[in-house]
Amino acid sequence: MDSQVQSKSSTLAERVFEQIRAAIINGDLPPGSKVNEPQLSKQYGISRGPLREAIRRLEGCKLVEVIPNAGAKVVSLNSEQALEIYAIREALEGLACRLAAGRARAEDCARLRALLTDHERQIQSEDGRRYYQKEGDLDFHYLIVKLSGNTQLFNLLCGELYHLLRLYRVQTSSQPSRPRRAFKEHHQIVDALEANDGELAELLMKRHISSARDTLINKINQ
Amino acid sequence: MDSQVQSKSSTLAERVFEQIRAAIINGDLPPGSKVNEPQLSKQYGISRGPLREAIRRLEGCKLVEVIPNAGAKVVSLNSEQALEIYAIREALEGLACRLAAGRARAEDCARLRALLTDHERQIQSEDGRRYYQKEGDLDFHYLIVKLSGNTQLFNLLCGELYHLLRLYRVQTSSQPSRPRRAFKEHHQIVDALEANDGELAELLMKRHISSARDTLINKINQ
DNA sequence: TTTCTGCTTATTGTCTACAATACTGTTGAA
DNA sequence: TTCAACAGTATTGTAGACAATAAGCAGAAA
Repeated sequence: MDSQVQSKSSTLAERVFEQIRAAIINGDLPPGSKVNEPQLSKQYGISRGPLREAIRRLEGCKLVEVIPNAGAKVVSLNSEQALEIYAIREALEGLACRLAAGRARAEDCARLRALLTDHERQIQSEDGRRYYQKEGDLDFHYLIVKLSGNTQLFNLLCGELYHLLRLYRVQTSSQPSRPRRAFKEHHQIVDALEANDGELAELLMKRHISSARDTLINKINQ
Repeated sequence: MDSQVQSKSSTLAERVFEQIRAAIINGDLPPGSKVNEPQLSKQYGISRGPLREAIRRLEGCKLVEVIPNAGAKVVSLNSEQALEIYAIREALEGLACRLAAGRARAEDCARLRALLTDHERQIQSEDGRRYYQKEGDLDFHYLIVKLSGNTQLFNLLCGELYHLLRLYRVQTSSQPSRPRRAFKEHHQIVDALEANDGELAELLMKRHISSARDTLINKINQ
């Protein structure tokens, strides 16, 4: 009865694809839940044709799993799979950082600094707890990957892998929270970028993500 | 009028998805070509419903591009994008190799050696030119990625990225061909795996892929 | 000759209806 | 009581028909 955002894409299948994807990474469609065609087609006010196309596209994005004659369900990531993705992120964002160091201009670094300063204000005003929660971390990584100039890498990290990790966070309700440390690490990374030191930038980014992964492991084990 | 393989999947959409994907990476549907729904639905003997679902899934896999009201066309990779993917592969297969070194048992290494010996026979009998062409290279990389134990990494490298690179090769009709050198590099990698030297294995694999990338660059520039 | 307009045609987008399959609950017998 | 067979229901899979958009072409006017 809701979801009337009408995101202006011309075809219903496309619109509904985006809406369902948003619903998944927002947690409105929790991982493991069944995707009921008649229900959703009613909810979005469309017939089952375009809806099924949207589901098929989500299947291609690995966000839902389709079992023949039994319907689709939102994929569910266990902690092991999440850690696997962290390992991939470590390698890829390290690469992105190294590439970015070779291409970052002064204005790019200034932009990153401004972003960090802005975040710092938030940290001080809110005791640091919301640095991650407000996607500030994401913005930072997002910008660096974009700076790398590798479009395929950008699509992979900020598309598929990002959605999968979001899914896991929704599922476990876990918010990574080590703001002050992350903040310091971010500044070190920009230092390396400014110095055009690709190797160091890669090393620091890998270590940064690795420690985020360690935080996750601790949460899992506790 | 052909393509009656009937790969036993229960739904038409699934079967046709696999068939079209195969057609794309085989070159039967060349990059940039339009995907005509009435024609394909006739060719595969199905209605447009399941066919469109298959196309939508291919869109999710990034193998086709769908333009609203104008249909789908097979994606076309330019050399820049191919090189971008090589950079990603370098990072990820390096990671895979490092992980594999920490998990490879004696029997795994023996398996790899056997594979290489088998390939060597082919090299000697066919003057080396077909080492790559017979997917021997792929087998080797495939096994190592599997050995890494990281399922997400496996899906990414041997699924999505593999298909995209195959697409590029089909498009440019280029067969990487530096068999003897690759063969030697492969053996060095197994040496490192046997010694459980993750760092070295990673370095060698990265260098291996990097030189494959250099070969590609040379081909592009010539 | 060129360009613009309008028509024709092909293709895509969507819906509805029907067939096939899986699930659920009930009844009956061991 | 428990298990199994069965019927009924809900959901998925597929097909065909119709609507909407885009593309190509012919003809008329400048």
